[in-house]
Amino acid sequence: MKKKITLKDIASEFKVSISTVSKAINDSHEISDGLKSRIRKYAKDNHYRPNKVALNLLNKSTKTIGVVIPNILNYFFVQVLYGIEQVANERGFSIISCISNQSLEKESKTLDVLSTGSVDGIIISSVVSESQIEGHGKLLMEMADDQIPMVMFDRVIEWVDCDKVIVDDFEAGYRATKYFLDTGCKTIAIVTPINHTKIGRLRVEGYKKALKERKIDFNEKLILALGRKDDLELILSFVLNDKNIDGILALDEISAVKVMTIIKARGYRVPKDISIIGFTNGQLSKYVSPALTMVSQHGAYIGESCANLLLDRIENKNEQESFNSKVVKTSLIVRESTRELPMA
Amino acid sequence: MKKKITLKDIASEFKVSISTVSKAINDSHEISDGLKSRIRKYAKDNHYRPNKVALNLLNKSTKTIGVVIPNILNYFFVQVLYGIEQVANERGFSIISCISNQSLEKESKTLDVLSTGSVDGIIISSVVSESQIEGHGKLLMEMADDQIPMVMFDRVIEWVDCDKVIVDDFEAGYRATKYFLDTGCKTIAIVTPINHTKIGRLRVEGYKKALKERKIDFNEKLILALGRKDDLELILSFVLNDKNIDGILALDEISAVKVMTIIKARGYRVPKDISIIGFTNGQLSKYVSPALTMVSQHGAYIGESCANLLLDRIENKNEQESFNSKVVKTSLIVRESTRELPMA
DNA sequence: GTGAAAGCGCTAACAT
DNA sequence: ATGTTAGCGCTTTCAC
Repeated sequence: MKKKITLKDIASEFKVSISTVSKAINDSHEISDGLKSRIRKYAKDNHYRPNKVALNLLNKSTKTIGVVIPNILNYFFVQVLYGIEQVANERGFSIISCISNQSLEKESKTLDVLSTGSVDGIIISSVVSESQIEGHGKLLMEMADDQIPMVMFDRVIEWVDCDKVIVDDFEAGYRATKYFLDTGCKTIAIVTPINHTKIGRLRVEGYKKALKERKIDFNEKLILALGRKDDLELILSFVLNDKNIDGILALDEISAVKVMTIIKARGYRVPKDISIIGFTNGQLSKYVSPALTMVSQHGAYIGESCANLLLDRIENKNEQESFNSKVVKTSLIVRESTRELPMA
Repeated sequence: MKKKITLKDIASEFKVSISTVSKAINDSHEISDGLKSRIRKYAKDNHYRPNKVALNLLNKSTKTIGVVIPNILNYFFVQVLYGIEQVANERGFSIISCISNQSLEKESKTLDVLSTGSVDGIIISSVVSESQIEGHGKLLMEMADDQIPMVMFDRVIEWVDCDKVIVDDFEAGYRATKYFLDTGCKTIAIVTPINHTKIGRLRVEGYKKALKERKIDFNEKLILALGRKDDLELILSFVLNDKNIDGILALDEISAVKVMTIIKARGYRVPKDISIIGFTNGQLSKYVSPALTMVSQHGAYIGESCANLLLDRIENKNEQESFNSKVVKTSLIVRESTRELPMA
């Protein structure tokens, strides 16, 4: 790679001082027009570009924010990323995005890199569960301690002091369940690949509340918690044989689609025999048939909120003490995988 | 935000010089054990982290690569990104990813930011078409000129000197078409939202070659080029009424799925009446029914190749003159939207 | 109009 | 064992 041209190089070319060149390039009035235009032409011809890193050091700011998301193959996170990108861009910031790939170790490494001056702030959905305070959660706390501008979204950790944008997962679970009940479903199973997360459990709590209101007993066996390698088909078949399921709530998009594929293959009709509602209103759910009724978490909006919150904090160096926690409501996008609501 | 603690702060705390602190923190043997451990404890307690920006300036390297992709909602690019992330991570690099969102202006801005020392190299799929040399393509050329390590993939620009990873789009178009022909289809339409790109046109060329081999006349009317706002349903309906279509090749995943939805709604059976093949083997095509036969471009592999090529060049500062161009073959993933191949 | 000097945070070669 | 110096590339006073 060709050595990058610097002010110094130009200075020695013209036998003037570095500061003169700097001023010329920045179009300062202090420099004579002749010299200035000659220097600027030379700089342009030789593709001079000011070294960003040096400027960053000088300004103690990089105009860059770091974004840490667990999984780029999940449409929800892609939408959030998209939302962040939009407003960051609008407000003159770049984003450096890191995929933690559900791995705690990778997330730690990433945070280590980021928390070190390369970004002005961080937006993160952490994979840390509340139990894993040691080692890692500690890093997050330290960062909050040091008041590095940070906003957590979706999978937040309560005891970390920072701005937060969260989804009303409890209500989402409650409303989806109520919808099942209102359309005549009685035995509703939940398929959850995220039962280890707080948000996953909140949705289940919402589900419980809806059941309770209708005086339906909660049955632990209807909660199908999937591990990384668990075979959904197997687990589902078992419950299907055992119980008289007529509704399934899947806590992410891909599970919803898979559930439908499986139950259709086993001869059930959707929604006549079994209704399905999924989480995350992505492309998949729209195009399968029947099209899936989904809970939308408004990913892009969440991304935008995160970015605005973060940039406000970065730009208002006058630290406002208090941290904001924004709760975003979900919407139920009703399509064909659920039955009609009876007329009121 | 709390002021970040620096070596200087620690030095004045202990009333020693900055370099002593630096050495202590880097565990140099030159420093006495007592002082060293006291300094290190203090540093740790106060969350000292070396300033990355200063180090970058010193080392003239950021261990970061920039990735510019046109569209994060396209599964192919997501897969490429994923592939890049994997090897970058493995080889100790971070990635800063920028979504140009199909906008030339945004791409320019992004490149401007990146080409300025904030990254050690760039991986890009450019939205520039060959015609737009002025203004923007120029930036790309300048960068190549300056020998900034760079690799272009998928949508490459021929006259930019850099490493490249491309898909064999011509052959992909040829083979997909041949597959239609071999399974008895005679009148094959193409739905292309990317007819303005080179890769889009290459696929059509491959299609033409396959037709020619079977002595079938090429009919311009069967190429359905979609603009940003064109209504696929309308355009498709028109051709469907006019011609006796029995095969449709869609040049991206979402179009393939939409095409299927439309023709099923109009009462055609897939693949009995009309066969469909799409490009980009993502999640969608697998779960629609019938499952779609797709051309896989092996996105993750392409990403990995790009990253390896780029990092090799970054690390081998001894500039090898020649640039590599790697061509990746596609695979046809046969599913249910095409008829059976007759026995040989 | 032009230049010298300081400093952003850090390391490393070179004193002491 | 500890300190001094120089320098990465740049901007910004302040002198001349």
